[in-house]
Order: sequence, then C-alpha cells, then structure tokens
Amino acid sequence: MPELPEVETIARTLEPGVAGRAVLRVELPNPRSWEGPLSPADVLAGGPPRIAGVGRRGKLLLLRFAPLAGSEPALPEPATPGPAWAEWPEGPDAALSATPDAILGLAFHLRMTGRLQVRPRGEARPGAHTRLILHLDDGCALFFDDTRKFGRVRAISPATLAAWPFWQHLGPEPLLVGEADFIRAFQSRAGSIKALLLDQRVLAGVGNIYADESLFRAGLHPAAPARGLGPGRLALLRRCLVDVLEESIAACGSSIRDYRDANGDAGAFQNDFRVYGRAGQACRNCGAPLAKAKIAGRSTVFCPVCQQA
DNA sequence: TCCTCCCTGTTC
DNA sequence: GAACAGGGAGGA
Repeated sequence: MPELPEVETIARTLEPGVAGRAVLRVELPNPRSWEGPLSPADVLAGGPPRIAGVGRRGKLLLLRFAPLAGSEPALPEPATPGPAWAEWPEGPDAALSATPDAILGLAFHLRMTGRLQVRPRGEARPGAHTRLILHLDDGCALFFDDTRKFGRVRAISPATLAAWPFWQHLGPEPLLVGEADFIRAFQSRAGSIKALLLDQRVLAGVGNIYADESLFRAGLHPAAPARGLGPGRLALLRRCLVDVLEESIAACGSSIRDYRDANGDAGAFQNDFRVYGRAGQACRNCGAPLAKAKIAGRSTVFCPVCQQA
C-alpha cells in the first residue's frame, strides 16, 4: 500500500536506473492498467522520449521526460535537487503554459500492490503480474507489476493534466503545507478527521497507515468531527503527521507485505507502528488494549484512552 | 456524505 | 470457503 513515504522512496531509488535513458518501446501486457486520453503510441510519436527524472505528487509517481530537441522546454527543472516534485515550489502545473500537447511523462498510481523495478538485459520477460514494460536504450527495462490490478498508469501532457479532475483537485503536499492552510483545509469541510486525512483533495498522499499513526500521536479520536477541533489540536496533528511521514521516509517506508522499493528492498517503518495492525495489543502509551473500528470506510485502529474527540 | 465495486493473495 | 485488505470512481 504505497502511500507518500513509500512512493517517495520508490522515486528516489528508481531515478538512478532510469535517468537519462530513452524509452524505445512500450509493452502493455494488461491494457486495463493504462488509462487516460493518451495512448502508449502517443508517448513514442515524437521519437523515443528521454527520461529526465522521477518525481512524486501525492501518491502519484511521475516519470518525467526531457523536452524533445528543438521544442520549448516542457517542464522546468526542479528548483531544489532531488526527485520529488513535491519539493518543487511552482510544481509541474507551471508547465501548463508550455506546449499543451507535449508529453511530459508518465504518471503511475500504484494503489495497493503496484511495484516499479528496473530489470537488466535478458530478464525483460513479463511475469504473471506484469502490467507495463518500458524498454530502455541501455537494454534494461522498467517493469510495472501489480498483482491486484488496481494500479494505473497514464501519459500526461499539459492539456490532459488540465482535464484530469483527480490531478486538478489534489490537495497540498503534507510536508509543504503551512500551519494556517492546514487548519483552514480541515475546518472548511464536514466529516470525521480520519475521513479528511484520507481525502486526497484535502491533503495529497496520506493513506490508512499514516492517518492512523498521526491521529494516535496527536491524541485525536479518528471519528472526531474535524470542524469541532480547535486550531491548536489541528496544528498538533499537522506536526505529528509531518513527523511520522519524515520518519517513515528516513526508514524507506513501511513494508506490510507487498511494498518494495525500486531496488526490491523492503522498508523498515512497519517496526515503528504504534497502532496500525496492532488491534487488541497494548497501547504503547497507556497499556490499554487498542480498539478497532470501521471509520470512513477503512479499518481503523486507535487507543480508546489516549485518543479523544 | 456514505456505500459498493474493482482485484487477488493471505488469513481465519 | 469466506473474510479481509484498501484508493478512488461512481452512484444513491
């Protein structure tokens, strides 16, 4: 279940193997994993695109193409080094002023079980769960595998990004949003605090794991109406969410069962979970047994003593 | 605003 | 052999 820290880790580990490579051929063993108005053929229509880098926006992993020779730069270079578009002040939307039909790259949503991995020459045969293969000019191939077929990939251009509601409605990055904007976003909507944390229009990149972990750290009951929370408690939630996301990124993410980074390595943050997956076990803070309930349509683990509405 | 569906491997 | 996991689309 790649959430923000896992996608960030995949982006960072994937970049060395693909940056500077050209995509010679796109193989699509499972067409249902491809979505959007642009086809794989559109990606190659202007000649083999060259991969400039790997980024992230929310839970989307972005394979960024270099501009074609002779055309306007489709995307500006990130203002800060590193693969994350999230750390890019003006964001990829700055490219909307560029050629509207230029292929900017590919956007992957890994959902539950999606994996990205570069395989060396000779190992480029699709497996049972391979959904997409990008054949690169060094003989290697980038594999998109996804056992549960929930993951999706699409080609993006300025025009299709502008017409993609999910992209247009994505909320701010949790690691970048300021305290005042965070508080405003949560106070302006109805619903439980957990439902809002999971809503990608409020914040981009938080899933079930980091919602539960940040709520525990902030001492907030997941079913608490967000509107009833004062600015102080929301400010604390933001601090706890930033902490847990940064700790997880430092640990290369959480591996429940499926998640691996682009090198095939597991993360380590699952060892630091305080509530997720620990229903019935003792609260690390007070010793009470952790409760489990379905909140916002997701299984939710929390401490009924430490977390209050 | 909440429910169902999509998927399949794992667990009960 | 059923329940469960879960992000987002789409419908009630």
